[in-house]
Amino acid sequence: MAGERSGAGDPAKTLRLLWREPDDTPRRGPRPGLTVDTVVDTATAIADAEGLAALTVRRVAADLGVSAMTVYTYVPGKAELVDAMLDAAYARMRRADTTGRPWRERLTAVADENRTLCRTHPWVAGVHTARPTLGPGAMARYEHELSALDGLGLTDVQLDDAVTYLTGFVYGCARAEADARAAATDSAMNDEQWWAANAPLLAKVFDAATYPLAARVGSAAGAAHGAAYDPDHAYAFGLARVLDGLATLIER
Amino acid sequence: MAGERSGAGDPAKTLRLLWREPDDTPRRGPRPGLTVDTVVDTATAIADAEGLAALTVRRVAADLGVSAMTVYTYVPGKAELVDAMLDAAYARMRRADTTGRPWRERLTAVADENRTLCRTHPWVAGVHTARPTLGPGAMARYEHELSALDGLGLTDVQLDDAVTYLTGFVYGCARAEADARAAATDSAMNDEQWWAANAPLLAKVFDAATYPLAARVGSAAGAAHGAAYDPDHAYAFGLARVLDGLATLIER
DNA sequence: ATTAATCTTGTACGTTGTACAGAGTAACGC
DNA sequence: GCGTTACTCTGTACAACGTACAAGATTAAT
Repeated sequence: MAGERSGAGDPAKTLRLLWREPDDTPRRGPRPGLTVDTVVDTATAIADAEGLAALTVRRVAADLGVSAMTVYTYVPGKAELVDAMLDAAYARMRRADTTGRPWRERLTAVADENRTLCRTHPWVAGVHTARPTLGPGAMARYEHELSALDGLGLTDVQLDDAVTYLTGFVYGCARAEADARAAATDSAMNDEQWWAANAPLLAKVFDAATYPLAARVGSAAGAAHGAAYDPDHAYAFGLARVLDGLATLIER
Repeated sequence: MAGERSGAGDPAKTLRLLWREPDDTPRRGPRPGLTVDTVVDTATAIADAEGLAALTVRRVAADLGVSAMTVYTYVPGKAELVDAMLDAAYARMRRADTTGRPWRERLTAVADENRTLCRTHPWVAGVHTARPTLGPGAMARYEHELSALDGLGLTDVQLDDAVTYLTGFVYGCARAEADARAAATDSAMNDEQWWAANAPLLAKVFDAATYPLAARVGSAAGAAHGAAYDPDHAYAFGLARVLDGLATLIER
């Protein structure tokens, strides 16, 4: 199971799980020792602390003090567990009420809220969401994001386009940041150490005359950020561009 | 080995591989039956046809007609193999000469070239490149992309920012598109079938009065694209915004 | 008291990257 | 010509993964 993906489980089971639909059949047998929420919260804590790669069914079970297969009593499979984690995280997002504020401020709030989510739960950016989680958290999030752009004269399709574009940018940044952190953790080398290990070797094969711009700009960017990639800077630069780009659509 | 990551191997070995540095020691022993290039090309063909998840060392070996461990004679490990695949793909990119054309046209060409790469090799968007491949292909690509923005009065740092922003957008789109395709393949359900399976179940739990915008805009967007997500539309909409956003920086 | 549903567990399978030991092969120093 | 040495190639092995399956334990409905 490489690369977690949302919406990958059985639709009926997934929706029942996300909306916590109670089983209407009479409940015989032993009382459940756990709840769906404790399983989801335990899994979230693991992913928060150690990343998606550390999120294994065995590990969740161990943290819950049960055997691995017991997890499957509460959740149909790992795919559905990740869906539930994601929807719960969406549901917990702080959503500022920016009614009446200028649209740039409202969109900045939406972007920042999603960025905060991805920093609180770094694994969120790593889940492939081509098939969205159709739970209450995702619905609340989508509703809120649309409302930030409502009433500006955009068509419904443009509204969806703009929200998709804005959040796509934020999650792209978050993914890059999470990748950088994961690379540093896995290799036990921070960016600086990695570049220090590569620079002398690269100098032997890289000819600055063949790639003059790359040599000049690359070293300028590296010097400016103290690293090859600065997540905060990329977010600030990008968000300004995103808003300017949407301005030509909104203030046409 | 979930989620392939570039730059994850030993720096010295990786750089020797990427730049095809010959071993200077005298070559005793049996003649190699393969070359690094055939290994990289075979691996690329597998990933092209069946995705990154199907790219296993055993599979590469089988396609080459050798045993699994023989692959390690040519490549230090899977991480370095992916680096070599990526750098080779960068090296093969068609790079249009747009000297003298308006900057929007030049940047559109850069975006399209990267999009073409990600459609020719859908696995490219799935590789985490926090640690870039430092091979000749990556250098040529970076040089070319910077040249498209050179001479417009931007600082070196802004040049890097803008290129990072533009390519980040393109790869974000490509990732979303690849995710959608992978989800359809893995679930043996296309988007339409997946929505058809979910819609009636969702209708039971989803209250349109609680999420009025989501209900209205979601169905409008779905109807307009014939699916929940239309990669071509998202790319076209987004690229227009990206260029408009950079315009305020360039034509200040 | 019997039945049936439910929770919980241990075992087992196939798949992954790759460490390791050993067998075969070809060029070098003599 | 002849070891010696470096190299290619192979089979076996390991730990970790998600989870199918069967069996045992527990409790409500009949």
